[in-house]
Amino acid sequence: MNNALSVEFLQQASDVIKVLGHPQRLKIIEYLEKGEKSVSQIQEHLSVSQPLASQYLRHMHSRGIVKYRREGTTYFYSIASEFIHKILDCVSECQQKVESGEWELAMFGTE
Amino acid sequence: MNNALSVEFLQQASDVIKVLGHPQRLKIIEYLEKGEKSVSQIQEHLSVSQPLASQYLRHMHSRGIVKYRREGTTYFYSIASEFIHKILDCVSECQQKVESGEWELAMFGTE
DNA sequence: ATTTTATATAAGAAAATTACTATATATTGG
DNA sequence: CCAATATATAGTAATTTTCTTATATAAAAT
Repeated sequence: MNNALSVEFLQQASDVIKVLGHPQRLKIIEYLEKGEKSVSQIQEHLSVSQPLASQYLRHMHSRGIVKYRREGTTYFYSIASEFIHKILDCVSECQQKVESGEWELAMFGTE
Repeated sequence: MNNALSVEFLQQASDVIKVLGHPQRLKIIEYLEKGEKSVSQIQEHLSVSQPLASQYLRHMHSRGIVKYRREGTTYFYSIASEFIHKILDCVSECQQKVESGEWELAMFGTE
């Protein structure tokens, strides 16, 4: 439980975590948890332009977070890494704790 | 397990996750898991300047991630949020999976 | 072949983050 | 009161991220 993180893993982990530290990208990941989705589906789900959706996906793909399968002109994206599933589960659990009142998210003081 | 994240929580979660998507800040959190630490301890642990360490901490404090206790001129910081403990546990578990060879972190393709 | 559809890529402007230098504050010891 | 210590804060330059607009590619349909 309390294994120290190696410097290398810590660097790599923060690189991946960083990708999720963005509401739209986190929303994509959450959406993809339901199964693979095409770019246009993702685009609609987020209400963003096509190039921006595509850019998010390329960004995440370059980091091994998502993968795709091509069918004609359609690209179906899905989650590529167990790591991501795990973190999303964790975030989801946290939301439940907060919703149930077990935890509070006192994380929004004034800067 | 598959409760949809609310838009609000998703925004808040990504704000917090973002803070951890930074090697030095993640390293601070990991360090604080061992117990409260003074600014100078943290500063030494990271090998950064005093103002930078202080800035990291202020940054995390403003987001409810860490809290402090003061004793004379010394400030002892510690983790303030269960959310953070949980995510760090998750990251730590992931490292173990990777180290044991159960998972690979295929998360570093060339951009 | 031409048009349409679905998506990728490129280039740049705007915004945000990061880290540095300098300075301020507040407590303790003499 | 004065100096030393521990930390905070301000201001700013450099870098990175984000988003937009314009264009390219590739398969499918006509």
